Formats: sequence, structure tokens, C-alpha cells
Amino acid sequence: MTHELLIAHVKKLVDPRPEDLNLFTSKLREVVVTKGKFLIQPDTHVNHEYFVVKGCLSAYYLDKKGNKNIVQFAIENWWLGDFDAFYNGVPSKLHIEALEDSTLLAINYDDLQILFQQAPIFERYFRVLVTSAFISLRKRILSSLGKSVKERYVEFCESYPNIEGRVPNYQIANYLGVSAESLSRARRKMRALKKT
Amino acid sequence: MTHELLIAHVKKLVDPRPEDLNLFTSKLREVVVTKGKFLIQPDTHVNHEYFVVKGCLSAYYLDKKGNKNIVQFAIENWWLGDFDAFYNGVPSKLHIEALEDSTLLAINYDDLQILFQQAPIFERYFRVLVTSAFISLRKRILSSLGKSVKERYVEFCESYPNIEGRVPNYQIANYLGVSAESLSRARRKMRALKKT
DNA sequence: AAACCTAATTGATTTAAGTCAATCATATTG
DNA sequence: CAATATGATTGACTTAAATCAATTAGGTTT
Repeated sequence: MTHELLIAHVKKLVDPRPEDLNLFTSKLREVVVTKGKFLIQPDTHVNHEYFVVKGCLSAYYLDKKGNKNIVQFAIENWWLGDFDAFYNGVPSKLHIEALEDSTLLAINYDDLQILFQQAPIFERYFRVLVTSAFISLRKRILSSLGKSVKERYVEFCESYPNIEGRVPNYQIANYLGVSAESLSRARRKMRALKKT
Repeated sequence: MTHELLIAHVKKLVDPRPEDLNLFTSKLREVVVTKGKFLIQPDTHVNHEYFVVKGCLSAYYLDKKGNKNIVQFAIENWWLGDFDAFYNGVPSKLHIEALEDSTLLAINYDDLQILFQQAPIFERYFRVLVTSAFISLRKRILSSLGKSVKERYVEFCESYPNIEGRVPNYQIANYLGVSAESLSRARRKMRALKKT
């Protein structure tokens, strides 16, 4: 079953009873997105949060000048969505695009509220989840401020050891907030260092 | 009572029963830190999270080169602490320093776990709290990547309308990840624009 | 294999922001 | 008031990264 990966993920963070898990899985819906297609587009109402079972996606937003800003990558075992839109009921500002053919599990907002009522352990699961996302995001902030392109790329590779190779470098450069050329040069310098 | 501000804050996000609130407030301890003193220092075990009742503090960490990196400011109505250390039991990497004489309410880790058990509404309160902190942090990331000093300063002033004036500009510059000189020049340009 | 596309790399140049050093402004203290 | 900190500003110079413009490298498709 596609649910197994997610159940394993839940069990790593909290300790649900079997009936809690059954309730949870009963609310999940499988979603497939093919490469290049969108899961979420801006100015839409967002009713779901998604767990990646297979594939790779990116979330980005276009600013006033039309520049793309990648906010997040997601691969297997990651949750993904537009928190702001989902929890605050505002229109989404994000594009979420599949970089590979992807399979996700979706949970609906109302179902999630019911789940929180009936199985509060999931309130805990999501609290723990968001807390650790917050901690990583804080690390990313510290990395983006005052660190060189090279250092940031190294840290990126440490944080996302599985993404390298699946995502083109120019997208990684965008995520890091640097130009593709600068990233290329930084990588070159790193290669030079390693060989000596 | 010093608890009033925090209770109001809780009630804005969730709807606790009176007995939940009583349990909560029974676990709070008042802490006073005078200007220049530290609430948390690196390499210590962190047992508490703090809510600011009065005053102003900053959280920062020193990198290998000894550079200070301000991670967060906190004034009245903000929670503050070292999530990573608090939730994951690792030694703190942060300094948390009072920029003004400050009064805080502290909650202990074990007490918080008991609270979550006995009054799950607080599990929700903290989930909602962290979720919105996550959303703001994501906005800060987008701001730090690809935006000019001027734009970032403007966004800072919008996000923290009450901090301007209470915190010296060189600390704001640090938080924004720019030099004090650059911030000064950006502010100068903004003044010039306003006058015309 | 030729033609095509996409991504990565490299070189030349520009630019925004950093650094260093000095000066100015303003509080605070003796 | 003079003396002293502390923070803000300004100027001169340097530097890291962006931008612009080719070129190269790998994969696909025909």
C-alpha cells in the first residue's frame, strides 16, 4: 500500500494507536501529477496538504518583476503545500510543480480538523513536524545571510543529499538565491580543491 | 496579573476552557532579565520557552569566525527560546540577550508535556503558533534572497512596526544580514525619496 | 550521424554591497 | 561644562556576485 511510507513517517515522530492510524489513512486520497504539471497554482483556494510518496516537486512564487523564487523542493517523505493558504484560507501565492512524475497522498482541510478532534495524537504529529520544519528554515536563513555561494551550496548538499542529480543546478541556484553562473563557478572551485 | 497578556494571546488562537487556562497559568514562572544580561547562553541545556510580557530581547548565534548573526528579535507578545535545543534536547547554540530590562513568563519542558496531555488544546495552540512562525520565516527567506537592502529594510519595518527605535540600527542591519553602513545608505536614499 | 534542445560552463564587464577609516551626533557621566 | 561612549553617517576603495554574451556538453529525436 502507498500508505506505508507515510505511516512509517508518523511512527517516527509520535506513537499512535492502530485506530488512530486507521482513521488517518481513511482520510487520505492518492494524487498523481505528471512531470511539468501543477499541483497548486496561484490565486486558487488550497484545500489540501500533500505527502510525497514518489517523485520530486518544487514550490515557487513569482514576484512582481516576474522572477521565480523557489521556496521548497520536496521528494519522498516530505510534506508539501501552501501552509499560508491552507491554514489561513487566503488565496495561494505559490506554484507547486512536479519535476518528475509524482505520487502524493492528500489530506483535506476539513478532514484534518476532524482528525485533530478525534485523534489528537495527530495534532501532536503536525506540531512536531512544523516545529522541525521551522528549525530547518531557521538554519536556511542563517545560511543565506552572510555566507558565500560555496558555503551555501555545501550546506544545501548536506541538507538534501538525495536531491542532487534529480534537480537541475539552475533550479538549485534559484533556491539558494544565486545565479546559475555563480553556482557553476562555485562548484568548479570545489572540484579544483578536491583534486589537489 | 502578568498572565493576562499571555491569556489574551492564547485566546486569540484557540478557545480553551477556564480549567485549561488555570492549568496553564499554574505552570508559568515569571522571569526578569535586566538589560545586557542573558536568558540563554550557548552550550547550555535549555529547559524553558519564554513569552515576553515586557521588554525587548535578541537571539543570535556566533559562527566559527566569531561573527554575530541575529536570528530573532522579540518584544511584548512574542514567544522566544531555542526550539532546537528545547525540543531536541541538544545543547543551545544561541545567545538570548535582553536589549531592555525585560519580564518574561517561562514554561518548563516537562510541565509543557504534562500540559499537552491534560489540556490538548495547548498542543493546538503551539501548533498554530509554530505554523504561523514558519509562514513568517518563509516570508523572511524570500525577502533575504534576491531583494535589495532597501526593500528588505522596508519589509522589516512593516513586519516589526514596534521595534524601530527600540533596537539600534546596526542590530537591525545584522538581522537583515547587511552591514550597518549599507543600511545607513539605504535609509538615506529612502529619506531623499520621501522629501521630493 | 545530423539536427535540435536544454543545461552547464566560461569569459568579460558591471554593480551592489562590504570593508576600512574618519567624522559627526547624541546621550551619559564625572 | 568638558569628557567620554555609543551609534550613525559619509567617503574612498575593494570585492563577491550579477549580468550579458558566447561556447560547450549531453541527451533526444529524426
